[in-house]
Amino acid sequence: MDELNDQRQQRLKKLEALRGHGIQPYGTRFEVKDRAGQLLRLHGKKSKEALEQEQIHCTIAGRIVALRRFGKAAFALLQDGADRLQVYLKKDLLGEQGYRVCEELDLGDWIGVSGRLFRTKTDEFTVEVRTLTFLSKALRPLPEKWHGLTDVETRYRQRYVDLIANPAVHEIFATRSRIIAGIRAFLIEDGFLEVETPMMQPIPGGATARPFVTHHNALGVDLYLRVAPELYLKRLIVGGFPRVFEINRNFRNEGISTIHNPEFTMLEFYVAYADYTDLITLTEELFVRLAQEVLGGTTFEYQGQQIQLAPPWRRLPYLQAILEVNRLDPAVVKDRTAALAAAHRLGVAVEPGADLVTILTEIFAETVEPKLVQPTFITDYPTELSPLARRKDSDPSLTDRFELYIAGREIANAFSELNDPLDQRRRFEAQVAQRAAGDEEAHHLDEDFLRALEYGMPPTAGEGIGVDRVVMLFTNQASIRDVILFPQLRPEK
RNA sequence: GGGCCGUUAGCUCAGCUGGUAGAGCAGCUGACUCUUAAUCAGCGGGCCGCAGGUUCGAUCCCUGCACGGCCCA
Repeated sequence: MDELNDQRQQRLKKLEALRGHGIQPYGTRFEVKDRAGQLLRLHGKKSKEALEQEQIHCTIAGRIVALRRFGKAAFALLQDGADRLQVYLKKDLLGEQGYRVCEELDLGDWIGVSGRLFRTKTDEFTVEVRTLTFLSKALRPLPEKWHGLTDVETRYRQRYVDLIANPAVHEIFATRSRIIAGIRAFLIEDGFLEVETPMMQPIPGGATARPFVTHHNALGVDLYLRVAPELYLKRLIVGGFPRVFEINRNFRNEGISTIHNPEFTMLEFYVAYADYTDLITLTEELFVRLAQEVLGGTTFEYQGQQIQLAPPWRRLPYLQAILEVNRLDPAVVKDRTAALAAAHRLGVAVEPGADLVTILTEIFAETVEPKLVQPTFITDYPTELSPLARRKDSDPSLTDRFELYIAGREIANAFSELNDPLDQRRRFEAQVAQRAAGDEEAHHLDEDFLRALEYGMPPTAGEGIGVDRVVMLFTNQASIRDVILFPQLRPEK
C-alpha cells in the first residue's frame, strides 16, 4: 500500500548514505549509563550556573521525536520511555564525521548520545552532545507532532505507533502494570500462593459462558480455552493449599463491546475457612490500597462521576435491590406473572417463555445496575444463578454470594463455595438439563471436580475480579480496548 | 444481528448546489551554530476504503460490500 511512498524512499536513501559514511544503520549494543527520567529528576531543576559548575556527564539513548535544524547545529528531543529530554547537536563538538551522521537523522530514528548537561538560553535542560551513536533507522514517518495519532483503528492495530505518539497511552499501560503488581503484592503479603492452572481444559467450567474450542492433534481430543480457572483452583484447596490466587487470561466466545474483549484478564482467589463476608472486607482493603498506590487517594473521577472508595461500601441483597429501586410489590420476586407484568411496566424486554429468575435478571440488569455508581455489594443471589455457590443457611433458594458494582458495572463476583459434593452434583445436573434445552452457556458436568469435592473441601470463599475493568476505573477509560494493548479486531483486509 | 456516524496525501483535517482535490504538520532543495508547534524562500506528494449504478461528467447522489466507532439486541 504505502511501501513505495516518497517518505519511505527518502529514508532508504538516508540509510544508504549512513552506510556510505561507514555507519551501520541497524547497530548493536550501546552502553546506556543514564535514563532521561532519572536525569530530569536528579538535575532537571538545577540552575544554569550549578550545571555549569558541576559538569555532569551523561549517556542516554532514545527515539528522536522532534528535530529542529539550524544549518551547523540542531536540537533533537529524545524519547526514553515516558520521558523526553532535549539534546543539542553542534558541528563544533561532533566534528565533520559526527555531524555528517547528524545530517542524515530523521524523526523516529534511535540514537545514543553522551555529553554534558546544561541549560540553553531559553532555560531548557539539555544534553550538549560530544558523541553521537546511530542505533537504528526508522523507515516510516511518525504521526504528526501536534495532533499525534487519533485514528482509533490505527491506534489499536498499530499500538506501537500509538505508544510512540501518545504519551498518555504509555502511561495507561504503565498504570495497568502497577495495578497488577499491586494486586500480587497485596495477596502475597496476605499469605496467598500464586498458581497457574490450565488454560486449555477438556471440560470448560467455572462460569456461565460459551467457550472457544481448539484441537490437540497428538492427543486427538478437542480442548476448550478456559472461561474461568475456578474449578481447578478449588481442586487446589482440596489438595491442601489454604490460600491460592491466579491472575491470567479467560476466554469467552461472545460479542465484543466497550466492556467485553474475547480474552480478558481475571484475578481469582480462594480462602479456606472463610465465607463471602470475609471477602467483602478483603475486597475493600484491596481496592483502597490499589487506589492509594495508583491514584494517591480513595476518591477519583470516572467518566464524569465522582467515585468514593472509602469503606465500608453499601451492601444490598439482590432481590431487595430490584424491589427498592423500582418500588415494586414484594410479590414480584416470588411470582412469575407479577414479575412479567413489572417488566412490561418498566419497559424491560423479556423473552416470551422466560422463567421468574430470568425475568428478574433482566430487570436487575436494566434498572438496578446502571444506578450502582458508588461501590456496592449486591448479595444473596438466587441459587439458580449460582450453581457453584453455597446455599444460605437461612434460605436455601439464595446463596452466600456477592457481586461488586462500581460505576454501574460488575467488577467482582464472590461467594462461599459449595463444598457439598452431593448438592454440587445436583446443581451440575440441573445445568446439564438447561444445556440440553438449548442453553449453550450452561455449565458442563465435571466428574473429576466432583471426585475432588468428595475427598473433602474445607469451607472456602472465592472471588473473581475483572482486572481490565479495574484498570478502566483507575485510568478513567471508557472502553476496555483502551486498557488492553492489543484488543481483538477483525483481521485487516 | 439492527440503527446512526465515519473512511480524502505519511499524520491531522477542509472540500459549498455534481464540473478531474486543498491546508497545516511531515518530506525534498536552499539559508540559518541556543531552538522548542523554530523561522524564511522554493518544490514534490492522491486507487478521495472497494465494487456497481445514475449522469455528458461522481470525492460529492443511489445500492451493495469491507473496516472502524458509538448505541441497541
